[in-house]
Amino acid sequence: MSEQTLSTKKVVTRFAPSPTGKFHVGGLRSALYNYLYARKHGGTYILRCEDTDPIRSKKEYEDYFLELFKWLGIEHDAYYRQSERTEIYRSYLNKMIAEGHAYVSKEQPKEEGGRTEVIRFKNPNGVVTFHDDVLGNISFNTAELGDFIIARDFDSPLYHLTVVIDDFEMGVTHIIRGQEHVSNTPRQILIQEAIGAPRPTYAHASIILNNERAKLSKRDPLVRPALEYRDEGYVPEALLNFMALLGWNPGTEQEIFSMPELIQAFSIERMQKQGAVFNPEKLEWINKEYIKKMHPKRQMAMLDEFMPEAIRTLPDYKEKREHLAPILLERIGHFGEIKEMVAQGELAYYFIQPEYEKEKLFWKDERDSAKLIERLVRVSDTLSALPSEVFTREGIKEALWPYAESEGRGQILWPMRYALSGRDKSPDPFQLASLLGKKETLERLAFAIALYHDQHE
RNA sequence: GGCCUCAUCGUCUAACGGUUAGGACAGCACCCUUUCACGGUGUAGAUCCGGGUUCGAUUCCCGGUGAGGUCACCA
Repeated sequence: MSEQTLSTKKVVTRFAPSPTGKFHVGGLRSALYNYLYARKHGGTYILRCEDTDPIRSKKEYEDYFLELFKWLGIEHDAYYRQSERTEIYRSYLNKMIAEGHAYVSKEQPKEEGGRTEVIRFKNPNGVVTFHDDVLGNISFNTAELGDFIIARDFDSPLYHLTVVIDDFEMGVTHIIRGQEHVSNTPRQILIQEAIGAPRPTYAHASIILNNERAKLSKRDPLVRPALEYRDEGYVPEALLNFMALLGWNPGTEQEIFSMPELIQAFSIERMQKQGAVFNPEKLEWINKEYIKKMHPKRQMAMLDEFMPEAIRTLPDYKEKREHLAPILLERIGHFGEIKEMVAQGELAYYFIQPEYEKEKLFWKDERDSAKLIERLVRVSDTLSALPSEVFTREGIKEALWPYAESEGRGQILWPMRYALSGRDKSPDPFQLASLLGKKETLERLAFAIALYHDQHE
């Protein structure tokens, strides 16, 4: 039904955050859906700052979501600030009062210095039934709402009023928002009818839930300010991809979408009714997928961006970076993990001679230090003889493999790897050696040999 | 509590009366392998309950139960 009006009417969607706090992931999905829907139908996507509450609204929070959407690449076609539209609301207020849809009401101030007058909506007290494109028909008896307040005074309109006026004035055709707004809808429809505005198409998306299956609230550890995901090294497209799949599915088994693919695939018909738990592990997986598929240049840029100063400024960082990148990229779910790796000492050994207990050089139950030295020396000699052109992962492996095969791989490769990394877990020794370079590799092998040298002099 | 909404593996979900109820994440096992990571293969795991309707219900209807949302001079 709604699809038929689309062909004749240009789609206009909007997302309307209020600048009363750092924008968090919960609201992200609504912005995305509205953006996707507008783009898919060649329509307009409006971003509207709902800053009618002068006490709670802060410029910094407006800047915050502006910066967020810029990072995410969700570009709006128009931007409005409700605080700059007081004139418009006032004229509607006057008109509504003149037509008997609203009235100035004398109030008994509830608190000290409270208001003695507010503007209330004259509720016709009927039943409102509306169609929601995801939930179906919903009916409310609006008599329960009473004559609700729509403005504190002529210069201080409230949410329900401003939303309806703006959506009307801006020609909004589709309202996609979270299900927590379902119960607001009858009020807004009442106001629409009072000012003669057409009813837009509604699509209420499922609630996003936390582990406890409750709506994401400010207190939730999951509800971090959205830009923290940028600061922790998540890929914006991955975050969006993840959010898109929370309460919507394409009907196919595709899970990774580029933005154009998402725009193409998105449809209100496939939005979910039931709540969706925000699952950070799945986000991590999707982000990982994006990291793997990312253009190498961008991988490098992000790597540098998240590399701690202490590492990035080391003299041989630039040369080693090319080797380091693949090792790091297959180990992280988001770039911020590099910091954790540094904290756990999992990066330093690429640059400086690691310290370790010499017993760790032994493979499993081996304890024959003479043999250990003999093997390390043999490895060292072999590598020493290797021309620098073939001091690559493959070249090194080729040079060492026959010996490792004959002596037992663990007997050769474990001590070598340990000598190079000083850690129980690390990339393979060939990769390490090629990354460290011939000189450094030989030095570290010599260092290991020296640890046992005295005993055998 | 009133009103509104929802209900398939632990999680995100597919199925729009007929399927061995499918996929993904997480889990587990195995393989690869000198360790880690990557990768590969495999495995376990769900239709909230009770009534209908129907030859046949995850699917349609009713009733429970459970969960969530919302009830501001916030948005």
